[in-house]
Amino acid sequence: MAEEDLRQKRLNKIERLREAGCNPYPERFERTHRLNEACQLEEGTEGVRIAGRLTAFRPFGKLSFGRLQDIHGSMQIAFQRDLIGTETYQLIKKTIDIGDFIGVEGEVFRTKTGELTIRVAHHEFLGKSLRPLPEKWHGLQDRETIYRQRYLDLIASPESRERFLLRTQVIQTLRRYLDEHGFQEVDTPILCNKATGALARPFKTHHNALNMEVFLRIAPETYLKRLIVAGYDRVYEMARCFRNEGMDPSHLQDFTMLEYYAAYWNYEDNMRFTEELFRFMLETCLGSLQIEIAGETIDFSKKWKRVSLREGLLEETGIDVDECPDADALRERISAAGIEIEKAGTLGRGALIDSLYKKTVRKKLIQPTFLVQHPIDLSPLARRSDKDTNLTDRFQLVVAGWEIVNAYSELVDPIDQRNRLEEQAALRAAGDDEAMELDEDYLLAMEHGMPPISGWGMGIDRIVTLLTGQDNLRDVVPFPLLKNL
RNA sequence: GGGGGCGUAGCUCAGGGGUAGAGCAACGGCCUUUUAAGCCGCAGGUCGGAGGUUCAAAUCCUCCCGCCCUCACCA
Repeated sequence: MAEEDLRQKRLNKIERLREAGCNPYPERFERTHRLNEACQLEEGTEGVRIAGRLTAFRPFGKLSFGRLQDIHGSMQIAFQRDLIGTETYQLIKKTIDIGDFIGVEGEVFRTKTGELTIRVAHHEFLGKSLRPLPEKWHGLQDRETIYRQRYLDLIASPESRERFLLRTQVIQTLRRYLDEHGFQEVDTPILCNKATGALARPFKTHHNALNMEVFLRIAPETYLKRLIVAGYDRVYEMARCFRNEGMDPSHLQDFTMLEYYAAYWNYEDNMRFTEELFRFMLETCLGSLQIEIAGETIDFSKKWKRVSLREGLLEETGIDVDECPDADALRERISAAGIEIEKAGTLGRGALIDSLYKKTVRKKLIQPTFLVQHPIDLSPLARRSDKDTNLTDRFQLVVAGWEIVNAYSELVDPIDQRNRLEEQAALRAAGDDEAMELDEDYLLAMEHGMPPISGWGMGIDRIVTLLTGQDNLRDVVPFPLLKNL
């Protein structure tokens, strides 16, 4: 009721403004500067017109200070009774509220405390608010409100503004780097017939006009590779993807993945490119190759470690997967080592290796590490290694125990691909609903011929989470999905 | 889905069986240099919801809703 009371008082102010001939919701306002530009101006500059949300108001009898703010910056404004007249001054004091959008025109001056300020000659209400803002120095603390009403968090928290601006900058920087290295940005379908390109459960929906079941993509991979068939030699997509799996601090169902594909590269070329790309991104966005995460300095400047899945497991668990030629042998070794893996009995050898890795090795990989050479049955779209046909030429970049990048030399042999997808289809038929579907349309494209390719995918939300020192993806996604109230 | 924590004024938080509290914001005043402005005054609550125990419940119990953490599931 108190809030409703407050709202009513503000509605009354709107009426009062209308009676005084002021439109509380005008059509436009001509600015001469943005706030972050205006606060760089010379003292004495006249006719400066700025606009923003009023986030503070400190009235005195004949002089009032306010602050206009937007995502990029803020600037102080001052209303002087003797300049704008008693009537106007009183109307402002009676009708203005913290939270209102205001436009002002005036001269830049310096206050006694030395702050550049606009001395308001004219002002306009640009958007009256009806609701109060969060409290001014603790800001918004309630996680639920932060997520449900992110706009309040962004208004109240400079850290949050910085974090989301950095997200944008990271994405821009990645685009720029790829653009400058001959990649074409493309868009491929989000709604599609088959959910492929990764091992994950998709979201299903229904297409009314075509009366068919469609899926939200889990990865853009097979479409991007079709474009390589078409003659593109380097493509990328900033791809929103959807996976109908569990939700936790490092998994969201709706997330952003950057994928690129480069013809004529292998995964070694791709690792080199990845290091250069990261160096550029970190220097551009952070000005440093070292970042602090949970009290640890992560150093991207040194040569990144390379660890094969086999080496990592051997070191951490003492288990040599090469000595376990099949799932049964490996299962025995795992239980002999006293390690428990859920549903171990139902997993194949590759899946066991993967579970074992996630359970023991991954969280120990703090410094940037290329984890290489994954079992072939976990990588149905990756090229079989020439050196060991049970392995793929694949790498993941792991930082702070989080998988950030996944990449490989792509499988371009249509016959091998068909066999591998048939194996997946068999798993699927046996009840594994994350196994990949046989995708004839993709095989048809492959059979028209593909060059050597190396592809790459990075979780944008994850890298931004790390770079901003957060530990939950939701803190770098403006509006994470929550339950209905 | 299991386990744990949390939910009190618009916001930030106290209070943990005995009359519902503070600061900020709001509202009425004073104030020409504030920036967490200051001072005086005033108002604001179905204590997440529904049951129960009790002479008495924000407080104890049960269920439900929401959020967070964790485990499980999972690129």
